[in-house]
Amino acid sequence: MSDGPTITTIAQRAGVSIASVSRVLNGLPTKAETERRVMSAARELGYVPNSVARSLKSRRSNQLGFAMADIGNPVYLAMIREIQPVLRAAGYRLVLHSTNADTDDEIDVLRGLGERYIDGLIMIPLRVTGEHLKMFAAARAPVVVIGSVPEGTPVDNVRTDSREGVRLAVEHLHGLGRRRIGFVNGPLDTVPGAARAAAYAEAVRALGLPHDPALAEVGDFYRADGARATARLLERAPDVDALLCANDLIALGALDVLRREGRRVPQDVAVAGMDDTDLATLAWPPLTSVSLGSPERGRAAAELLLDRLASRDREPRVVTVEPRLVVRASTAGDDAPGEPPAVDASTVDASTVDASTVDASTVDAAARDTSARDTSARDVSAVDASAVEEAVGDSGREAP
Amino acid sequence: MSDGPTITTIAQRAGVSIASVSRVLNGLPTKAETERRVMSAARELGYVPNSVARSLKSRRSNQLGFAMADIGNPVYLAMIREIQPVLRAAGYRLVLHSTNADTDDEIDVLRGLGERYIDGLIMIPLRVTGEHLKMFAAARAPVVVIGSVPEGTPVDNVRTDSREGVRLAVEHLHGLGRRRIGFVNGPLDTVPGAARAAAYAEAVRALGLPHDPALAEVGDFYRADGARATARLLERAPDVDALLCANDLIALGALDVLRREGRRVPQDVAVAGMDDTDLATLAWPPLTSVSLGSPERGRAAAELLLDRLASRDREPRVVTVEPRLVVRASTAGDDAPGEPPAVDASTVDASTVDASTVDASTVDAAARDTSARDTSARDVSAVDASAVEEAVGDSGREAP
DNA sequence: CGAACATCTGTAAACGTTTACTCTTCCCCT
DNA sequence: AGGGGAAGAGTAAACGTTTACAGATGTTCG
Repeated sequence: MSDGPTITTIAQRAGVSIASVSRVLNGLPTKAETERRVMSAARELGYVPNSVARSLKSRRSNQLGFAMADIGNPVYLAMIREIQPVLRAAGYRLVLHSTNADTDDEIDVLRGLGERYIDGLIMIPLRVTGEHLKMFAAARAPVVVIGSVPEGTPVDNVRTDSREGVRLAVEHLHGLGRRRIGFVNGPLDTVPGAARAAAYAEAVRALGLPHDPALAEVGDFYRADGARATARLLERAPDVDALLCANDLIALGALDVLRREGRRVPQDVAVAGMDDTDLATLAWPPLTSVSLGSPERGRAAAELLLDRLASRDREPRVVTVEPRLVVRASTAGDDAPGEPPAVDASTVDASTVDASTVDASTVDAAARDTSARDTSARDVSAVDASAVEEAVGDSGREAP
Repeated sequence: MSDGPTITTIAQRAGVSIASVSRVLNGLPTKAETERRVMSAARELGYVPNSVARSLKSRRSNQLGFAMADIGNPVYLAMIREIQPVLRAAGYRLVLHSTNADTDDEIDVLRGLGERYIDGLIMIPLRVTGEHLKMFAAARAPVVVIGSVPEGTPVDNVRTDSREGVRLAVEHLHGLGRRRIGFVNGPLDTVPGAARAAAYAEAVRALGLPHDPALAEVGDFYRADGARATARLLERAPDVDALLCANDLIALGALDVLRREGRRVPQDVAVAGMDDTDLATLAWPPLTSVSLGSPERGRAAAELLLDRLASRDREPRVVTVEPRLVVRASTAGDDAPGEPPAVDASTVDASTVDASTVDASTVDAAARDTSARDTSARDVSAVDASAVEEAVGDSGREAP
C-alpha cells in the first residue's frame, strides 16, 4: 500500500549501489555474491520494477495499439485473436482503441503515438483523409494500416482484394441462376464501401446483367442498418433473387428482414455476406460469405509491425491477402424442391470445399476452411459440425 | 522522426522557463503574453506531451486494465462495450488482458499493478486461488473482481446470483413439462462451474425430480467442448428432454450436436444457455438464455473502479446483479404440433416479456429486454426482429 | 615484484515532466 | 514614500530507472 520498494530501497538493503541493483536485475555480469544479496533483498521486499520509469529512460513502452472502428464487430475480434499472441510473444501489450469510425478519434489515436505510451500502431481507418496521410507520414512511431491506402503512401499496409471478393460472390450467385442480384452496401464515403460499390457494378456488368440502380442500397455496416437498407431495397425491387451484403452484420440484418417478410433463404433469395466472421456459422441458414482473410490480415499486420520495429527504415511493405468464397447454406441450400444448388465450382477458390457435391448441412464444412485458425487453440467454431467433416471426408484442416 | 520537441524546446523558442511552459500547458494562471508565446511555440513545433514522463512524476498512467479468460467469448465483449465508454469518459485508456483462464497469467497481471503501467484493474478470474486473494489484499492499485470471491475478501466485487439463474432456467424447463433435464457444465474447479453444479442439483431436488448423475456432464466453457460434453450426455441419458448449458457457447455446441443427431429443438430437447450473449439471438433456434446481466456487471465494475480511484480507502463494496430468464424459441417454440409452449410465467423475471401469450417468432422479442443496452448506440441485435415488436405490442425498451 | 589488464562496482547524469520554493515586479494603501 | 501583498516567472529537485564513465580490486605475465 505504501510506496513500494525501488531499486534504491534494494540497494540500501543489500548494501550496494543502485547501479549494481539495476545490473543484477537486468542480468548483466555481476559477482555471484552481489547478485545473491540483491536478489534476496528484492525478493524480501517484493520488488516490482516500475515500468513507467523504465520507459522514460529506455524510450519504449512495450505497448502497441490497435485502432478499429467498433469493438463489437467480430471481424476485428478475429484480427485481435491473431494479433494478440504475436505481439505478446514479442513482449508487447496490446492497447485497444474503438474509434466508432470517427475521423477525429482516429487522428487522436495517431497523435497518441507522440505521447509515447505506445511504440507502434495497427490501424483500420474506414475513411482515409488527407489528415490521416499527413499523420502517417509524420508519425513518431511505426504505423501499419489494414485496408487500402493510396498508392505510394509510405506506410506498411495490409490489404485484401475486395474487388475480387465481390466478383467471387456475384459470380457465385449468378452461377446459381440468380439474375436479380442486389447489393446492400455500407457508406459510400468509406474505403471499403466505395471499393465494393465499384466492384459490384463491375462484376454485374461483366456478367452482362442489366445495370439497375434499384438493386444497390446503402446503409451502414451494422445489423440494424443492414436490416433497414434491405427493407428499402426489397420495396424498390421486390423481384430480387439474391443479395450480396457488404459485411456479415449487414447480412444478418438482411436475414432478419427476409424472414420477417416470409421470403425463404436461399430458395427465394440467396444471401451472401462478407468477412466470413464467426457470425456466418451461427446464422440460420449458415451464411455464405466472402472471407477477406481477417485472421491472416491481423497476423500479417502484427508481423509487419514487429518487423518494422526491428528495422525502422526498411521500405514500406504491402501485404495482400486473397479473398476466398466460403459457401454455406444461405446460397447453396438444397432444400429448395426441384432446384438443386448449382454451385459454380470454378468461381470458388481452390481451397474451398466444393459445395456442389455435398448435401445442405455439409456445406457448412466450408466454414472450417478459414485457415489461419491454427493459433487460437480454443476456436469457438472449431467443431461446429463434426458430422460434416465425415460427410466431406476432409479432416477440416487444410493449408491456407 | 527525430526526437520530438519537449517543454525545454518550447521554453527556448518562447524565451521562457520550462516551468512556465508546463503551467501554460496545464492551464494554470499565466500572463496572457506568456501564454500566447508558449502556445504558439508549441503549435509551431507540433508539441505532444510525453505521457510517460508525466506518469513518472504524477504516479498515474491513466490506463486501466481488464483481465478476462478469453477475448473470444462474447460475454466479455458485452462487458467491454460498457466498460470502455465509462472509463474513457473519465479519461482512462483500457488495456485488455486475455489470460486463457490461466492462473499464472492472472497473477502476472496482478503483479503488473506493481509495474505502475495501469492505475487499476477489473478482473474476472475463473478460479480464485489463495494466491489471488493474497494479491488482491497486497495490490498496489485498486482491483475490482467480477465473479464471486470468498466472503470478506477486501475487494470491490460485482457478482451475479448464478444459483438463482440456474433455478430460473430449471424451473422454466420443468414448467414446460420437461422431466429429464440435463446439465452441461464447465469445469467444476472454476468458480462458476462449481456454483452452477450445486445450483443445478439444488434446483432439481427442489422440484422433486430424482437425482440422476447421468444427467450432469462436464466439459469446458467453449463451443467445441460443449458439443463433446453434450454428445457424451446424450449417449448416457438418451431420454433427456431438456438441456441447460452453463453458458451460451456450450449451448451452441449442444445445438450443433442435437441437429447432427436429428433431435428437434425444442420439440425433442429444449435447450437453454446462460449469459444471454449476442450469440443467443443469432443461434437457430434463438436460444433461451439466463441473462447474468453482463452489461450491467461491466458497467458496475467500471463505476466501482472509478469510485475507488477517487476515494482510496472507503469500504469495499459488493454489487449484485440479478439474473433474468430470457425466453426464446429454443425452449418455447410452438411449432411442436399439439404441444403448445406452456411457459410458466411465474418463473420468468417480471421484466421479461411473457412468452406464453405470443407466437413462436415473437418470443424472440424477449431478446430485446436485455436492458442496459442503451449505451451502445449501434447495438448489433437492436433490430433483429422488428416484426416481433408489433406482435408483442411492446416498444421493446423497458426499464431494467 | 610491478605493470598491464580484466572484472566488478560506484557516482552521477539523463530521460521529460510537475511543483515547491524563491525571486522579481508592480500595485495599493497608509 | 515606503512597506505589504499579489501575481507571475524562474530555479531546482524529484519521480525510478539505465548507463557512460571512472574508480577499485584482484589477476596475470614479463
